[in-house]
Amino acid sequence: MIDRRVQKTRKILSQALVSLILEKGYDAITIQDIIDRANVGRSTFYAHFENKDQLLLVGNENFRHILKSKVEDGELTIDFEFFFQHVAENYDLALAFFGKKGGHVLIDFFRDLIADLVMKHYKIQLQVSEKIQLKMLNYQADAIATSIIRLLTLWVEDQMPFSAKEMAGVSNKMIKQLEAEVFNIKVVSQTH
Amino acid sequence: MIDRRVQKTRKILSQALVSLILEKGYDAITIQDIIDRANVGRSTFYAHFENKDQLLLVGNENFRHILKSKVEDGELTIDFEFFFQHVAENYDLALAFFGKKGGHVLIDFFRDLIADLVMKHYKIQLQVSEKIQLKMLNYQADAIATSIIRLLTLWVEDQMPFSAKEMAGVSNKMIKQLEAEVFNIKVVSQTH
DNA sequence: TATTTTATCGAACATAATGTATCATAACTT
DNA sequence: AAGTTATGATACATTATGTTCGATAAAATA
Repeated sequence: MIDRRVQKTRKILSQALVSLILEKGYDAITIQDIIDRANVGRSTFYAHFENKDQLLLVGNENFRHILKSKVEDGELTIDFEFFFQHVAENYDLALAFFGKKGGHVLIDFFRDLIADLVMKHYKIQLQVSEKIQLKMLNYQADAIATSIIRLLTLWVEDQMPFSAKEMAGVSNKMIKQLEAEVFNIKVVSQTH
Repeated sequence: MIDRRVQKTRKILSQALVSLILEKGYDAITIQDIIDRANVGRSTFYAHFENKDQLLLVGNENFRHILKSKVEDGELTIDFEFFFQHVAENYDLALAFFGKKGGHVLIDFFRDLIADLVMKHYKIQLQVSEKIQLKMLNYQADAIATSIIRLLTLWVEDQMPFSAKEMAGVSNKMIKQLEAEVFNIKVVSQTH
């Protein structure tokens, strides 16, 4: 059981960071800003976290893990609907983490996560054809993951004018298109 | 005619910044680091630049403008070959600007530039059908521009194992694929 | 409830970066 | 050769950093 004081301190520090991100942007925030806002002693901060990044990561572990599970659940099909849905349900947090004023910690985390998933998805089919440029495919998987996170950023920054389903649809299309290109499958020919 | 001392100061400050980026990463660099490395007085720095970002932007205006012209020359077809070629010919600079240790100034600049070009490219065809979700198309253009810059980052970070032509090919394909998709939407809306 | 454990605060500290200002000097232009 | 100006050196007040310490309040435990 974690000491109630500890829970309280960590929570208020996390909240202070989030509110500060929305105000002045992650990069401009100092430790001093955070402990002033949270009304917490300087030594107390360092008793819990080493720096800003760690506070953002550990302090919002819950949100991060849940969001991670949303995208990992649909591993086989890589369906991002639950992912975007959960973002929409936590708008303030998402804005702080993925918006333009947010830091790069969570963006990098999810970019790498999605890139891995996309690669895993492709690799199932790679066993068949071996002539693929694996390194270039890695680049492309990473690039697509990056563009999906970028879509997310634009979406939350723009107050989410589309549904989570629409956003997931666009994301899935990107992955499918690369898939079609790599494996020489003509998606268009299927609709004809 | 610009004073020779001014030219010398600006050049050495720019070089100091680039070398520092490769060593410790853009974000960790202080003004103090720069003037120490350049052996330039503190007041001299501020006589020329307001901050790090401005030094990076103005100090390497030449490289930026040339690189910009490379991608703008091929406006009609959006051919990135010259773009990646020029990057390859300035490897150290590119690594400092687009590598993982680099800042976000130039990355943001070229992302926006490419996104605009892509949109301009699409808009030619958009005149025909007006039912297109223009906002979503903007998102996608931005996302694709982001992924192309990400490809660039991975490429330079990986010591450029592919030719500029190959990189341009992949970039162009991404744009073409979205183009095909948009065209697809047009067809569907017409048949309904 | 009484006792022990521990998280927090407040204060102090040395170090470092910031942005500004002044002035003598060296380097440049004309 | 004379006038102009960019630079370096120095100083300054302000702010942030990361660490340490003891007193105190709040928690867990018996």
